[in-house]
Amino acid sequence: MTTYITTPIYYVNAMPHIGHAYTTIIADTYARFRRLCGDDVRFQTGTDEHGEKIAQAAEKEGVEPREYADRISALFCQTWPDLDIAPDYFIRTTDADHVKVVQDILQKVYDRGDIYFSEYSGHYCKGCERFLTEKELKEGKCPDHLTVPEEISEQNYFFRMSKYQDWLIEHVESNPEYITPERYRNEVLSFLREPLEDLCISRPCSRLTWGIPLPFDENFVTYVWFDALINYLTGIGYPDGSCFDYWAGAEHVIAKDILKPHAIYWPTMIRAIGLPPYRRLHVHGYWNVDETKMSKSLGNVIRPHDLVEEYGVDTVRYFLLREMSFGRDSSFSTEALEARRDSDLANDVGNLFSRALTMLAKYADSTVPALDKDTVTEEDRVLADALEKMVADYSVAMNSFEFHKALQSIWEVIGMLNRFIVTNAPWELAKDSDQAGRLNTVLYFLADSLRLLALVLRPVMPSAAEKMAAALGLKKELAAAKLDDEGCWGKMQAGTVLHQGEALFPRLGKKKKEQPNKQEKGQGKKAEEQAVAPEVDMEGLITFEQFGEVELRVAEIVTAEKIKKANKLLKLTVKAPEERTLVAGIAKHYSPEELVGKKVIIVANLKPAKLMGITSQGMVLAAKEIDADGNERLVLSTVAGDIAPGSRVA
RNA sequence: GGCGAUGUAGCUCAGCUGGUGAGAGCGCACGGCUCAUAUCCGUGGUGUCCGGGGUUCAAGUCCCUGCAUCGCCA
Repeated sequence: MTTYITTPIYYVNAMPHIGHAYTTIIADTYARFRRLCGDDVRFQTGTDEHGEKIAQAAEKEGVEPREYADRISALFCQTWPDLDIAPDYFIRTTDADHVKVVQDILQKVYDRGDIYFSEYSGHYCKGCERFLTEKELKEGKCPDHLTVPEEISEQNYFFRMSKYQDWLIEHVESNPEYITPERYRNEVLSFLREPLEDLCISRPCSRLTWGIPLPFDENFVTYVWFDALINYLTGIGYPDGSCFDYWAGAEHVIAKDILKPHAIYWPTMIRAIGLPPYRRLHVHGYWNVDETKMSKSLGNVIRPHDLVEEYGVDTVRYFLLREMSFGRDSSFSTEALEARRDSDLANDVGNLFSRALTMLAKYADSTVPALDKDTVTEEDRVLADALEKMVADYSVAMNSFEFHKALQSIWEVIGMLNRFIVTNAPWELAKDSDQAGRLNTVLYFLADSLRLLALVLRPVMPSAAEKMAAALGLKKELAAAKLDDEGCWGKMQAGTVLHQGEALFPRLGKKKKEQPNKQEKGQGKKAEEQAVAPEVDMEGLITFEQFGEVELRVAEIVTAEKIKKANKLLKLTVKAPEERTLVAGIAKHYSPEELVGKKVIIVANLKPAKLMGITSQGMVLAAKEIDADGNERLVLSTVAGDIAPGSRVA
């Protein structure tokens, strides 16, 4: 069988965050799983790079859109290896072959009469890049951007989507697996109960130039979906490339926000192009961060790179796959991640490998002993059956994108194995030479069980699984293994030489030391609130808008020098990202030398003020503490990770 | 406003077509082991299964209704 698994192409208006990482890890894990099953697999991801927002962002930075897109696209491309994600192909909508395929398809659909020209008028919101309906407006304004939309009347090209509605309803209804999980399938069907409108697929060049020109009208570029969705075809060489056979096995992974384009626009487009529908669409939910929606303005965006650096790639992959039940929203928190890492990874599976391998070293000279058939008990057979059942359950769950269930069934046998060790107490058997046969049997069971764990964990945690395989002396064997051949009990060869290495998931044990700090911080916060209280209104709270008026940015200190005749002041030049001069009252607490290169947080929209004859364009933030003796101490605010100067803090 | 989802132990959640005393993991308490990464194993408690009606010999599981949260549509 062939499988073609894709992620959406990510819009280059934002840096990779945990949501992107999750989608892509899902796809990667599924790709590895299907390979483990012996499939011929192709896995594709990429970036979506056209559109007004990109043109605007580029203009703001004074670069060409292409240059801007290159930079952000590269960020995505470079993020994936950190996460052990290995796509076969990374597509960009600015690729020359993609542009050509989009144009060929537009022409083809146009020639068939499924694209027509029409005029309409409406309320256009620049922020949304679309027309809003009357009912969407709140007090005449866009509810998202709080701006009054422009009245625009324009002519555009439309795709005759409505023509394929009946076909689509029939297809979704007769293929229960076409859209999963079921809740999203229901959502699509309920949407399809109303008549579909045709899809506007163009923008006049007067309004948007950063796009693919329509082949049949040079005054227009194509807009969003006819550009973006077609990536799934371009990437495998539509229409006649050698890889195009993969289309038969196409499966898309998306987050719920782009359900409609993928479940409704895309199938009708595919139909209009004359291709068979994709095989399945898998829809997942959102990661909330500490109980709230992740958003740039809240500043709670989680960067995959930071997570990997802190916790390691295997822990991150395991956590994301285990914690979210596919299709539903989940909460991300470092507490939850650390809990999983400690209990599931370090304690359960890490320690299991450690203790089992140690016993194999001590009692069998690190060589897998032969099983002594006469000593096999009923309980052993129960264990072997449980292992094989686990492989079966795992396969079913992985195939239906229920990764959390697949992992649950693996961890059930991990529990059984830890109990198996206790009940059989090899350290006791080792004391009695009459029990040598039984000891070998127990050790063989352990070795073979570990082999199966290394096998099924490979799609989820490729790096850890490779370490497991190496420890079991099966690095080559397991890398090539297929679930059908090796996914049953008893395939471990007696005589295999083991190499116990470092702990798979070492405990860090740092947490306890950090606790007191947290408390101190909490107390500090309270003191701060009290200090601020008299200056604000009765409730002591400001609105989000009020806060938004303060523009905080990250600034990198380029130079620092003392100001003569001022014992508290330093003159700083910073990059934020433009160069600014600041005067900061921190001379008693920081020497100029130690400041250079530091990234601090500044108020960027403060009215300039002259201090000692120098104009300060902003203000550096620092925390102040006064001890019992009345001594003052200042500590500069900085950022917890590396980030470009000029980044907005919000 | 229409449609739908969810509401089960402190937390995260399983519980399919109604049927043995309502479950798992984590956390908590106590006990045990020593092969192991202060790891592992055992024992234990708590739940008005959102509220209220109803169907049934029997309902967390079906029906009606109310509340709460969320999503889609308008």
